Amino acid sequence: MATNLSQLKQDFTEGLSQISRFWGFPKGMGAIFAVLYLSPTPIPLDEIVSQTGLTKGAVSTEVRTLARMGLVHRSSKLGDRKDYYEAESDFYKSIRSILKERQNSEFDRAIRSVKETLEKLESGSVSGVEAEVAFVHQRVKALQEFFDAIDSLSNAVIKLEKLGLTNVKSILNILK
Amino acid sequence: MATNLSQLKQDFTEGLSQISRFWGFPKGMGAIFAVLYLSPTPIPLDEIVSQTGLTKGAVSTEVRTLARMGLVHRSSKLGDRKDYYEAESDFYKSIRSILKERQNSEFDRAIRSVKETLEKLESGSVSGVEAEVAFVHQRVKALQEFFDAIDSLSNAVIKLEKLGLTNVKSILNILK
DNA sequence: TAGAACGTTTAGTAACTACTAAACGTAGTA
DNA sequence: TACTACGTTTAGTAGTTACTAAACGTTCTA
Repeated sequence: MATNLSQLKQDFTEGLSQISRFWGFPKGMGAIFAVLYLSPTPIPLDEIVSQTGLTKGAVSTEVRTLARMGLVHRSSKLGDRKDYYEAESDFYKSIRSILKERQNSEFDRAIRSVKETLEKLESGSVSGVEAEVAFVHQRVKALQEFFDAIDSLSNAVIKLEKLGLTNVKSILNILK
Repeated sequence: MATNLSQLKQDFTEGLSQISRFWGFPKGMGAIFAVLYLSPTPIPLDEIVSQTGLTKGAVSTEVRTLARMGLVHRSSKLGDRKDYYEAESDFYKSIRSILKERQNSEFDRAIRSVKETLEKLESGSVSGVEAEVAFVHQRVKALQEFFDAIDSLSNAVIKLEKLGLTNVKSILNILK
C-alpha cells in the first residue's frame, strides 16, 4: 500500500509520456516536462538527462521546443555556466502560447486554402455543371463555418487567461 | 481567373489531406473524406480509389476507421453488391463520436493514471521528505484540475449538438 | 595555453507508419 | 460448376520519426 516518492514520480512521468505521444509529440517531451513539473527548483540539463534516461542531445533539442511552446522556461544563475529549466505551471498560459505558435503553422496554411476555395466559389468564377457547383459551394461553406467556430473557440480559450479555473468551470456549467 | 470544378475539388482535397496529417491522421484519410464530402451522392469504393489514387486495400481499411469515427457512413443498395459511402456533414455529430471513441483510448488510460497518482498522494500513503511530497501533491493536483477542465469542455462540446452553429458563436461572444 | 564543463549539432539507426501489390474469401451469376 | 465482381487481409516497402553516440564549439578555470 505504501509508495515511495521516487516510484510515484516515475509513474507520473510514464503517464505524461503517453499523453505526450497521444498528442503527437515525442514521448521524451512528456517525460522531460514531467520531471521539471515535479521539481520544486529549476534543474540543469544534466539532471534531466539522468532522470529521464535520454541523452544530452535529445534533451537539448526537445527542451528547446518545449521552451518555444512556453511549457518550460530556461534560466541561468550568475557565476554558473549551466542553464536551468523549470516547468510553466500555469497551463492556460501554456495553451495560449501553443495556440499562438500554431497560428503560423502548416495547419493554418491548410485552413486558409479551404478559405480560398470558398472565395473562388463565391466569386462565381468556377465553371461546371451548375447544380454540382452549387452543392460543392454549400459543402465548402459549411466546412468553413465549422473552422470559424473552432477558431472562435480557441480564441476564447486564449482570452480566458485572466479567469481562474473555477470561473472556467462555472462558464461551462452555463452551457449545461 | 476561371477555375474548373474538378481542379477546385482537387485543391480542396489537397487541403483536407494536410489538415488530416496535421492532426496525426494519415493524409489519405483526409483525401477520402474530401472526395466523399464533395459528392452529392454516396459513392462506391471503386470510385474513391480512382479519385484519390490510393489502392483498394488502403481505401478499404481507412474508410473503416473513418466510419468508426462517425465521419462517414456505409450503406448498400438492394440488388447491388457494392458498398456505398457518404460523408457525415454534421461536424458536431462527428466530433461527438470522435470524443466518445476517445473515452476508451490510451489517452484516457494515461489520464486515469494521473488520477491514481493523485489518489495515492491524498491517501497519505506516500513516503518521502514531507515538504517534497507536499510540493508534488500540489502540482499533481493542479494538473488533475486542468484535465478536469478539459474534460468538462469536451463534454460541453458534446452537449452542444442541439444548439446550432450560430448559437455556439453567440456563446463564444459572451466570453469576449 | 591546456583542460574541463557545458550545450549544440550531426550522422547514423531502430522502430514505426502509411502505404502498395497481390493473394484471398465470399457471394452472386452464367 | 466455373466465372466474375466485389471487399478484405497479408506481406513487403519507402519514408518518416525519435532517438543515440560522438564530434564539435564555446566559455570559464588553472
